[in-house]
Amino acid sequence: MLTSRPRGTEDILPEEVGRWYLLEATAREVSRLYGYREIRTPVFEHTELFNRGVGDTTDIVEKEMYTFTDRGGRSVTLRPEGTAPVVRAFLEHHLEAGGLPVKLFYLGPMFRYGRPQAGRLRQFHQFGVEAFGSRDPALDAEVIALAMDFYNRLALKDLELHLNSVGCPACRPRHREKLQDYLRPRLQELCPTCQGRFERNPLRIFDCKSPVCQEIVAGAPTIAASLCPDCGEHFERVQEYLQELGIDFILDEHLVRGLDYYTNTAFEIMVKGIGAQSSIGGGGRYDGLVEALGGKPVPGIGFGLGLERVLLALEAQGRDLRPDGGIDVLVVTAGAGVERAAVRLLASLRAGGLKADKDYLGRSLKAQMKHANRYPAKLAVILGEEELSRGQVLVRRLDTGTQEEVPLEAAVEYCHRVKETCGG
RNA sequence: GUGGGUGUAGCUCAGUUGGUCAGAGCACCAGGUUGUGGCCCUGGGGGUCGUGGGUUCGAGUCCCAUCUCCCACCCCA
Repeated sequence: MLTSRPRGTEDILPEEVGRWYLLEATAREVSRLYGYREIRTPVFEHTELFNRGVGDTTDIVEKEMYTFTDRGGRSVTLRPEGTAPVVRAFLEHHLEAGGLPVKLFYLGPMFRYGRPQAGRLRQFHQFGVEAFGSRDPALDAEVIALAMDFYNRLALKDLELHLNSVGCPACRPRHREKLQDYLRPRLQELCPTCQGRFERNPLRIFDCKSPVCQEIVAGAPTIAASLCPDCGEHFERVQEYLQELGIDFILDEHLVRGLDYYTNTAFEIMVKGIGAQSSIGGGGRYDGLVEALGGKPVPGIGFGLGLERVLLALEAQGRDLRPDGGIDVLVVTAGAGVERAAVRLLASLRAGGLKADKDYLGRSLKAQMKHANRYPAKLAVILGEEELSRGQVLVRRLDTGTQEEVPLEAAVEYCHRVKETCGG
């Protein structure tokens, strides 16, 4: 249909746009407080960037990308996430030249093809940060703190921060082998899905809801036990810093990042009450990514969080984020020959910093008043022929219904004063 | 990609076993108050009943297909 939007997309209507201002303003404010600077990258990139940067074997690349061939025959893709493009820009513009670390944040739409459901859209919006150039666990803690600070400023409650370390390319394979060795004897008992996971991603078996799989996996070796000394030390210190910052977390063995580029810290923030998709943000360290995309080995860490899901959570928690769509003054005309004065007064009201409007449909006085009430406007300035001939106008309060005659030249100042005493 | 549900005025919905079934409330507009809103009363505009086929003398009501939205799975934000 010509009059319906593409599946999985949303129009953000005037009614709702105020809450987006709030999210975006909060994101920018908190980012700058932590020393992160905004970067805006294109919404589409060469497909190859995501194949390499996100990973050929991920669901994102295998079945969720909006990929098409442009008129020049190049394959381009609507960005499904923000990290790869930021890394690309970091390399393309040699941002390390300004000195490390480089701390960036972004805000914008992402695209993933899939069946929409609660908290899942084809076009959605993310706020994310990326910090390049340091392996310091204090930076891991900072990035996590920044995310939590964002939620807190919005007064989001009942969050769970899940934390894990996925090790490094040196120790992760060891853990995987240990896990497979442990599971192999009982492989046949696992549910069909998990039998498939055994080779591909054994860590995900921890997430299985099947009681049998749960029981089997209960005594499995933990990744903590397999971390190499460096990774173990790093993980310990991240936890120490988080405690230092007063940030509660839950150690979660099940938290995984699929790719080799991802190292050490992995975290995810969950909230209940927004449907089956309870993750409202996540991130981690990717010390191998910059190199994988053709740069020198520069470590990095970041997060991405879904703004629609944050909004869902805020609504589920009863936060009223509806913006005020009202105005201060509606200029109302009564009688003939006052239109020019009305246009002039409207301009002065606006010039004087008052939110003001007038009727443009030639409506009756009564209809204009009704309009003022519905807008809603705090005040109605009524221009009547008779009063105007004496240089006067009527200023009516919509809340109390009282009105007063004031000189035209004093109207702006008068409205300014009176509107402050109106409710709201 | 897989599965279940859904689709009637701008919005929320009613519509019995296929035969005045095209309706209600809210919203909108006008009038009641020839220069004044919020309450009330009266009247009015507005719908190819998601779309396309089919069954039937006749379908919003039955069948098929398709699309949408919702929910869940996979996975993720």
